[in-house]
Amino acid sequence: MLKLSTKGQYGVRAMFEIARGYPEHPVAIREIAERQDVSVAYLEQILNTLRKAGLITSVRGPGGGYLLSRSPREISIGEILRGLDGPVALTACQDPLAGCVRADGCVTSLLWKALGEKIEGFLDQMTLHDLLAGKKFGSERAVGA
Amino acid sequence: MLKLSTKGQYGVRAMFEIARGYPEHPVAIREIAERQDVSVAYLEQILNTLRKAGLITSVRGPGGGYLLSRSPREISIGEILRGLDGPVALTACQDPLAGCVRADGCVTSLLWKALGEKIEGFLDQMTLHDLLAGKKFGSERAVGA
DNA sequence: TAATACCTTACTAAATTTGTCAAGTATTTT
DNA sequence: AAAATACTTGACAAATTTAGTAAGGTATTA
Repeated sequence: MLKLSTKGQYGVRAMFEIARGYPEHPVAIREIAERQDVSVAYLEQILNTLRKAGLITSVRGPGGGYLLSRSPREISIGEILRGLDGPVALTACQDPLAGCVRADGCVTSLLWKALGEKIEGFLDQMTLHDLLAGKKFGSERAVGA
Repeated sequence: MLKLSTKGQYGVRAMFEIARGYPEHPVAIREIAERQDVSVAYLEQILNTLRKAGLITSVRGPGGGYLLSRSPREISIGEILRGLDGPVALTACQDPLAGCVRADGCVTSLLWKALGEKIEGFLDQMTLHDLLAGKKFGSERAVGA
C-alpha cells in the first residue's frame, strides 16, 4: 500500500549525489549512475525532468555534469518527488486536476485530505541538507487530529 | 504520487455502510453497492477479504448481510487498508518481506521509514467511529522530525 | 576535431490495478 | 420441499501504470 515509485526514489538519491558537489563541482551522470546503481539511460530521463523543474542545472562538455540550482537547505524532498511524480494525490477526489464527482463519497474525503496534507507537510520540511547531515529523522508516531 | 487503490477506498466506504448497521442490523451487499456506487461483483471480492481479515462477519439467507466484528471505535482505517492492500511499504527496503540489499542506499532509508511510520500512525488512530461521527480531521501541517 | 557529456523522443515489456464472470453453497420463508 | 435471497469462491482479462531501453542528436572544451 502507498508505494513510492522507483523514479522518485532514484531521483532523491541522484539529488543527494549532486548535492555532494555543491556549490562548485558538477557531478557527471555516469558517476551518479555508478554510485547509486541506476542505469545511465534511466537517470537521463529523471535528471532531465528535474532540470525542467528548476532544481538542477547542467554543464556540458568534458568535466561537465549537474549542479544544484539552490543550496541543499532550500531543496526539499517534497519538491523532488513532486517534480517527478506530481503532487500527492491519494484519491481521484484529492487530485488538483479532476474535481470530486460524488457528493456522498465525501464521508472519507476529509480523511484523505488530512492524510495527504500530513504527508506533504513532512516531505516539504525535509531537505537535501538533512540527508547530507545524516539527520536522525524522528519516527515517533504521529498524533492524529 | 502515493495513490491509494480503489480497492482500499471502496473498502473503507463499504465498512462505513456496514458500521451504520452496528450492532444488530446486517447490511446487504446490494445495499452497499447502491449507496456507494460500486459493482456487487467487486464488492464481493473486497468484503470476502475483509471477512477473512476478521473485521466483519456475514449472515446468510434472506434478511442477511454483513456485520462489524467489533465496535466502530475498535476498527481503525489502518486495519481496513492493511487487510486489503497490505502494510504501508513505501519502498522495497521498507517491505517486511524483502530485506534491504543496498548498504549505501540507506541514506534515504531512515527517511522513508520515518514517513511510513507517520502514515501508519495516522491511519491506526482513525476509526470507523470517527467517520460515523463526521469528525473534523485535523489537517494542520505536520511538524517534521 | 575528437572526445566528453548532456538532451530528446519513442517505444516496449512487465507488473499492477480494476474489475467481470460463472458457478457454486448456505439459509430462511412460504 | 422448493424457491428466493444472499453470501462464497476462483478464474480470468482489459486497462493502466511503471520501469525501464534504445537510438540518435546537440553542445562544449581540450
